[in-house]
This record gives sequence, C-alpha cells and structure tokens, in this order.
Amino acid sequence: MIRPTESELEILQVLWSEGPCTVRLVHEKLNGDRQKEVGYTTTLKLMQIMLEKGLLVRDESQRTHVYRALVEESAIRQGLLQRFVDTAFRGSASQLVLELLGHHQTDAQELEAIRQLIDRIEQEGDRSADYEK
Amino acid sequence: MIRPTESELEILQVLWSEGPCTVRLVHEKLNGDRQKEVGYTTTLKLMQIMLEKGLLVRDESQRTHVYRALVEESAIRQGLLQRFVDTAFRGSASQLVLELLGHHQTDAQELEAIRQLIDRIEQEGDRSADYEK
DNA sequence: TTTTTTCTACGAAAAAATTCGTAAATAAAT
DNA sequence: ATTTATTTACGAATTTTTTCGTAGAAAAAA
Repeated sequence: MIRPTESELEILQVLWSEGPCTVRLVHEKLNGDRQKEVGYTTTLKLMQIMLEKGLLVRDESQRTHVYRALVEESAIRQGLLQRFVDTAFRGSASQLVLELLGHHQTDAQELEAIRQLIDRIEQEGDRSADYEK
Repeated sequence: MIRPTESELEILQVLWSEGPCTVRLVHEKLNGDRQKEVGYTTTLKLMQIMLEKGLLVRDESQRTHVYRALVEESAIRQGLLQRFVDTAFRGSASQLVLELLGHHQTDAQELEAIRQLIDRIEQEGDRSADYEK
C-alpha cells in the first residue's frame, strides 16, 4: 500500500488543492501556511523522491518542471484512515467518530450530512452482506 | 504535545487494554497479534525510552519490572486525532467521518450511538459560543 | 553447586525521514 | 556582455525511529 510520509503528505495536499505546481509554488505554499521554515532544496529533494516513488509525475518540457500528483486524494485518505483507525483506535471506527464529534467543532450542515449518511447506511442494513472487505 | 511514535503507540495499546505489564508480556502480546517479529530487547529498549519520555512509569520493587502507562488513552487519542484530521483531511472533521462511515462496516448499535451524539450536539447548538478553540 | 534461563542496562548499529550545501546550467536583469 | 538570480541534480549530513548485540546480575533448573 502506498504510504506517504508526513512531509510527503503536506506536499500532496498542496498539489491536490492547487493542481499542478512548480517546486517554487509548493515551497512557498508550505512555508506560508506553516510556522516551520525549510530550505527550497529540501522541498525540491522531497518532490524528486516522490517522483521516484511514483507519487508524482512532472512535465519537463520547460526548464522549470511542473509536478502533478499521480495518486488520488481519496485513495490515500482511505489507506491512511484505515491505518489510523487500527493503530490509534484499535480498529473501532465508531469510537473514532464519537471522539471526533465529541471534541471538535462541526457545523450544523455537516452534522446533517453525517446524519443522512447514517440513515442511508441503516437502510442498507439488510444487504450488508454485499460489502466486500 | 505528547506524540508517541507508531511503535510506542502499539506498546501503549497493550498497556491500556491489559493494564500494567512486564516487558515480556507486552513483547509477547505484540509479536502475537502481529506478523512482524522483533527481538525482546527491542521491546525492552522502547519501553525504557518511553519511561524517559514520561509515557510510562514502572515498579522496580521486583527484579522483573512492571510498567504502566502514565498517559491516558483519551488524551493521546485526542492529540493524534487532531493532528490526523489536520494533515490528512485538511482540518475537516466531517469529511473524515463521511469517509469513515462510507467505507467501513459499522454496526447498527454504533450508528445509533453516533446519531444520538449528533442529536445532543445539535441541541447544544445555541450555546456553541461557549466552545473554546 | 553448577548450569541454564531470564532480566536489565547500555551502547551502538541500522533504517527511515528530513534537511541542506554545492555545482552546473539556464534564464533574467543590468 | 556581464552579472545576478533561478532551477535542477546530486550527494551527503542530520535527525528521528527502530533494532539488536553484549555484558552482568539475579533467578530458576538441573
């Protein structure tokens, strides 16, 4: 399974939300949002490594390369979430949700969306056997 | 903020669910649940490090020391969850929940518990201003 | 009693992840 | 034309995390 490190994930977040970017752009985005400052070549190196790993691809037609995420956000989220539930919540997804809703600010609209999702899942209860792993 | 590493978290999980344990017990628990085998002194060393960090305490009255988690599960979960929401879901707790409920098997009872929690939160909506950060 | 096992302490090796410096090439500015 | 700035490549240093080997003390077994 593809498992980006924390630094790699930060870069992916930028590319997912901004679309294809130069190293410069990613770097400025990171050092803007953040308190932590790192050198330009650090970001560059990371993105080169991610290229090797197949997390990114790049357009080299110009001198200034443009990088693009090759992995999908939802797929990565899936993997990270699965792992996280297992390690931090011993596999109990509902425990995680309870913890989350209990301590985080979640606005009414989002709560409603979640409620509707629960309704849908409960309706599907009969054919829960359809689920694969 | 206290942030155990992944290996440290595995050890904490054992201590949280089993209560105070010897290194031997923790070690066997880990190498049982898991496909990954590590040496005994590896577990020992990790627990000694965790002791230094203040994650654990131990009873040295006997030759075979008994370790106990000094940090609370809920507190650690809080911290890890916060960080995880931020890094993997850009801070959107509800996105995480949607992802989770959409792809994980959650039994009816747990869904009901979550629904009730949502009800409670929505009722408290009026005094949402009371929330701190 | 002697041998074997079990445990801790300690240091250090190994692996993984992050960071940066330097050089060379290209582009931009003066 | 010359200087300055930007970009990539590359290797390596640093930091963090994980792993283990060895030695010595204590306990258990023979």
